[in-house]
Amino acid sequence: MSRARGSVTIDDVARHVGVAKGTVSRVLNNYTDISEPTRNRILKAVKELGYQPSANARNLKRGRQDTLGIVIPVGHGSGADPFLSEFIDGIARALDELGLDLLVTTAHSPGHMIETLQRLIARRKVDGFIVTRTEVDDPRIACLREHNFPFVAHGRTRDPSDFAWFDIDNVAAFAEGVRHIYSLGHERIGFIGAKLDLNFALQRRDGYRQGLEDLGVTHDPDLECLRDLSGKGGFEAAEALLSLPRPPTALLCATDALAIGAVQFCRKFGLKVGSDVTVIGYDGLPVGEYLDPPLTTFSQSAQEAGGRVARKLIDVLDGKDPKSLQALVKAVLIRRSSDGAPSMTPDSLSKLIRDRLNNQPHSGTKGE
Amino acid sequence: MSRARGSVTIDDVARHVGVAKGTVSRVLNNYTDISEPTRNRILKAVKELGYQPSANARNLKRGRQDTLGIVIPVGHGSGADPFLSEFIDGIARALDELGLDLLVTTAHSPGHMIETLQRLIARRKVDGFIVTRTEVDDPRIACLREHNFPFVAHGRTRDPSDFAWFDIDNVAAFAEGVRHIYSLGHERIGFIGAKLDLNFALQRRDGYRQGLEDLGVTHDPDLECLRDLSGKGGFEAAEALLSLPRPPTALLCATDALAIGAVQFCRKFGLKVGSDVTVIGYDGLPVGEYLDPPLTTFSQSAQEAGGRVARKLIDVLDGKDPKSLQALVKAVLIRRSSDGAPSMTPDSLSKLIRDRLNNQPHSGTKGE
DNA sequence: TTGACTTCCGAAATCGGTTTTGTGAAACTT
DNA sequence: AAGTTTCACAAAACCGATTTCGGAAGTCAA
Repeated sequence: MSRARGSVTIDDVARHVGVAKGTVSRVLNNYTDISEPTRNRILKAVKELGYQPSANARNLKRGRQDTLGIVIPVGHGSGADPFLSEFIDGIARALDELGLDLLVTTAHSPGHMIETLQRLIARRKVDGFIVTRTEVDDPRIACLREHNFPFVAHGRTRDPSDFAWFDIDNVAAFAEGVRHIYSLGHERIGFIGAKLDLNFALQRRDGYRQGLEDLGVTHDPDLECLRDLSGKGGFEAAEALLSLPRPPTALLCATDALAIGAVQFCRKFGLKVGSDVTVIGYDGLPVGEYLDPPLTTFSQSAQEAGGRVARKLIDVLDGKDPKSLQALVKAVLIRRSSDGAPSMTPDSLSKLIRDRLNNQPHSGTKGE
Repeated sequence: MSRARGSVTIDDVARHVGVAKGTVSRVLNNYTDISEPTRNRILKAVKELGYQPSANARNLKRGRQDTLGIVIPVGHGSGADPFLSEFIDGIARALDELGLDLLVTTAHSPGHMIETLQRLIARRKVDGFIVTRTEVDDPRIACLREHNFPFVAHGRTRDPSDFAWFDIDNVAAFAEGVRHIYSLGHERIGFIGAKLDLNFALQRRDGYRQGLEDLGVTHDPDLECLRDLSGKGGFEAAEALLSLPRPPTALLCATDALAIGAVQFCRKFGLKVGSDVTVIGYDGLPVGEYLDPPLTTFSQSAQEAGGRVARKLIDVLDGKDPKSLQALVKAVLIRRSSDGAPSMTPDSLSKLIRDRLNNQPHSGTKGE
């Protein structure tokens, strides 16, 4: 693997002009103690020879990489998170303006993730990390803290007080979701969520409860259902909730993926989404628009999030106090067509579903 | 931006053991001329001190970065390509096994892309490039060729003879698509494609024509419609084709995004997809499964493609002849439910559509 | 005993930059 | 006129590794 690129070095430039290489370096780094004529001669030579400093050599001396890192979890094999590609896009755009680059690695297990993190830190390939999808007790953050390595998180943790982060106000969003659904006339509102070790999953569940409490509606534990964060999980959760003796007429879902699965269940059993059952998601995925009916959801601009997170990390690297680099933003409800006033009471819905379940699936849609 | 990480260097290890640093380096690089006892003492110290060599210093000396680059186009602002995130995942997995990393940058215009490419080359931040979404005459490939810089392409170009690439046999796939649709009983088959400067767009169009020719069906230029590579483009194309005096009863689309738009148009005007109109996409996006009806499409595993492309690039870097690193694979048709025998002739379909267009949109689905 | 090989490892060169230190000449003091 | 500054740049040290070169000690043959 020898990859000699015979490119022009600072020595070539220095020789060409007849000065010391230090002088060339000073010109390129805008020192002021170089005379105008010399500066011009050097600049001219640099242009002629097409010289560009080696990032490597510069970084070695400076002890900096001009590169940020992100380790993305790729778990369960199936399909990468559509959110992430937009997120990365946002990061890359922000970094581009500053001449920084982004090193992307994937990790297929928690252990592998920490391992990768440590390798990148120890070999100093990056200056700082972006941590996505925080967990309530996040081992990555523990690791970075321990190494005293700069990072920023997209999402908080149990105790987010001492690091930089950017997050959506999940609690407020889900409380609003509940209020919105309630105002449409629904009495029984179900929640489809995910394992509570993911921080956003916990907060969204809390927001759901908060919303009920604000309205003075008593919380029925049966109406909360946690499943895998996937279409399949959403399908199963919808099945579980809608088979209840007194099913909810509305399903508030922690993510669009879950909501999509829930919609699929409804479709399969001939329940009209938006009237028989209201389904609301969260993420604002473009996909949602193409659903039938188009999915009502909370939007967060992944791209904007990426940009903001990147800029925060740069601020940390510039020495700003991480504690001062925390931001919480509101999600906004995008009403499309999957929500609406309930067409029937929980009891009649229950009867309908029981019929359908017994007589087997409804329409032509192929199985899951 | 001073980021001094006081980590342990090879000198620390050498001092700790009482040997020269060159000796430590030789041990770590598996030279054979170090006595067993010394080797063990050094290995022990390395472990104790938690030493990891600085990627930077090593790279400087070796003239290699152990990093591959990919510049992804992010054009039109809206939504990153879902294909890409899986593709990157595949690359990252392959690289992980070899201890290489992936540098990701985005480019928002062709000019910016070349600029970024040149910067990364000149500053030697990466050892080679992965080029995605090749154009028939690709300026990136011209640039890389000119610099004599190692790269691999996902997709071919007009003349792909002298570089490494991995591609899908688009011509064969689309010819097969036409045959499949024809065998269902369709006579008039439309094609929805994109600007022909993208290589795959050209090839898929050619495959469509090839398929018709193979069947002895005369090619009607009116049945080809090229639009933006997006849902909107697909919608417009479907509108244009289905408004024809003798409309096609099937639409073969160059990508899933286009197909999704086409399905949306059908839905809006109450045309039953899978019987009134057959729609077939290409990409095998997971989204397609959630469509109503689930989209019949050609699959390509983006993740696998990423892995194969990465391995090819590594072979190039290892000195293998790029010409020997070209691979063409077949796409496979995934039948879901958006294709079927036509429910009516082009003429009666035309009448139906004309009625619907005059009497305004059909069902409850909100506008695009 | 001596010359010729090995074996094992220290010393130094090197990669390509940045930064510190040093220096001759001009300019400015007093 | 002698001493002090300033200017503009050369020279050298340094970042942290890898790799080349060479030398001391030990081994072996003659």
